[in-house]
Amino acid sequence: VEILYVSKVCRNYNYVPCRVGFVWEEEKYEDGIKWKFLEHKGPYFPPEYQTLPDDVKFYYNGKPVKLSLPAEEVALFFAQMMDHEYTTKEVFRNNFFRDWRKEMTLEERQLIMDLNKCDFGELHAMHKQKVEARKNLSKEEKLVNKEANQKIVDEYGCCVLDHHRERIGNFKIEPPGLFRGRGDHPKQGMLKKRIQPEDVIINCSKDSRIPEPPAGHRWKEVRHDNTVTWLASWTENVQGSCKYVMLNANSKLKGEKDWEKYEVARKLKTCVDAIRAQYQEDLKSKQMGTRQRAVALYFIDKLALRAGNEKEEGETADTVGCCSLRVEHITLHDTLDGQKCVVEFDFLGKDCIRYYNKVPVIKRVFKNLKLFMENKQEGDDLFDRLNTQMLNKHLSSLMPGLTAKVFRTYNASITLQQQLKELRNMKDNVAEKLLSYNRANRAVAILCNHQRAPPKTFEQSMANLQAKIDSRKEQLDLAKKELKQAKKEAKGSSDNKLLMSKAVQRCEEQLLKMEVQATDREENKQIALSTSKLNYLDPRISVAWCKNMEVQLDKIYNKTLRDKFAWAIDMTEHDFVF
DNA sequence: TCCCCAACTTAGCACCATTAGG
DNA sequence: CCTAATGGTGCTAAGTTGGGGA
Repeated sequence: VEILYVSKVCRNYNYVPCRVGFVWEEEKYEDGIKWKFLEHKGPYFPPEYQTLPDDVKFYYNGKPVKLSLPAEEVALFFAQMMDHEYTTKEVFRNNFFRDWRKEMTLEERQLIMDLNKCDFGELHAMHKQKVEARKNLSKEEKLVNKEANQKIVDEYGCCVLDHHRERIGNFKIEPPGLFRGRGDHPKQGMLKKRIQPEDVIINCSKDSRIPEPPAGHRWKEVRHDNTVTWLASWTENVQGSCKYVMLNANSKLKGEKDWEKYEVARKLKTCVDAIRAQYQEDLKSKQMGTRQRAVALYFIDKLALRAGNEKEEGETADTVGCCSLRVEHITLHDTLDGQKCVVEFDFLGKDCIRYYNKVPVIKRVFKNLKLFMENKQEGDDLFDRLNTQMLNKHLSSLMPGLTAKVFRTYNASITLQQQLKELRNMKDNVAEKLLSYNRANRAVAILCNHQRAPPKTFEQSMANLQAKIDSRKEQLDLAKKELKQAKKEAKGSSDNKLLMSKAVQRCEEQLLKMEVQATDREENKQIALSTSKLNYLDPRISVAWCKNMEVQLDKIYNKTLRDKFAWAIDMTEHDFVF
């Protein structure tokens, strides 16, 4: 019997799916319970380290040294990264060398004292050769690999959660290697150790088949906690944080959570005016803390800044969000470029992505900022009477479920909806409609500061495209001339002329398509659209747009996104309003 | 009240498979 | 049909949030 997926999501919307077979009525669990039955095979472990072939040698101070297995494995991690800028950085090298020496035998440690005297050349060459060989595999060999991988996915990549077979998101244990933090990370280059089954906690239901640990091993623990969604977890040694094996985004559990997130954001829409009025009022408060909260909220709402938790100094790169802004991150301009009360932001945010923005603000915010900056110096918190807990506590009192990040979701989604409405033109062809969609998406990405490194081949590929446009233009001119000539001289059959005018038309269409593509690509040089599409934009806005504009959904959502947003695709009609 | 941690979402990058175009 | 470019996918780091304990 086919069991259909009818989630709480759908039922809340009185959605009735087309019935193929028996429809399972989901139970609604009491608060905090995530599942009643969970069965899986445990995580998949990376292969054990294989020692180097005899002809590949490591040299210290010009002399070949046969390293012990653990030391050799870590040496290879470094050798594999030698084309990367990381390995030239002082911090990276120092951290690596310190941790590498910990893996050495006493003898090795006494010999190998200086990283600069280490020659990983042969190890590096071997690695490059392996990469090359993998690239040059025949079609058949690649297919064999693909099938082997699929087998692993089938066995370890799926689980049964309640009545559904679900895909797992990350069922593979992270292989050992050198830690690659983002930006100026004080721990970059440290050894990320190999995870053993003895490090792994398994979570599943009591009445399921408990996963077998790999031969000769045992699990750290097997627990049956149905108030959490993870299937396995371990503690990572570099930062000491927990890592989890969790479900794929297309699972029912994740889908419902996602839907809930957007419903909270939609609820904010109904009370955002009142909340804005409230913080405008709070800007005048006698309490310094309240004023700071109001200014922070103004930034979070207007600029979609992140909450900004405090971070432990020296443990991570120096990045900030709203509440953790320091005085050096903003500059106040009474007037700038003809605008009054301009705040210039310049700081590193999540993933060390730079946030740079000059924003005119209302007078009262500007005056408060001046006040907050008085008698402070570089390194001092801008909001010294505020943190994220206080902010979120206040927000949840204004609306149940409201936190700082809801503003990002709300402002992203509402911006997309507004932009799509403004750019809407039914007369556009599909390419132009898609350009409009991307531009709306881009407005959101800019708001949320979702950046990317310009693709390495960007200039070249832009030039290539331009060359193609130019040659197509010439071709079009030629085709037009020929057609004109033929008409003038009344030569050639009418069939032929029809053919010629068709060719002109096709040429024009292709040219337009390429020009639109060039515009889109240029505008998108440093902007990442995917993050907002995946995490901030209520998919129902996009699904409804497609229906209204008569654009195929797969033009804007790939397979992964269509799977993730299956709930939205199912329930959304053309008249959906965020 | 503060602090810390568990649990979960959000993030950019590297690499790979697919596909458009020559 | 082959190659280069591109979009898709996997990976894992880096955030947010809420709750529990000192």
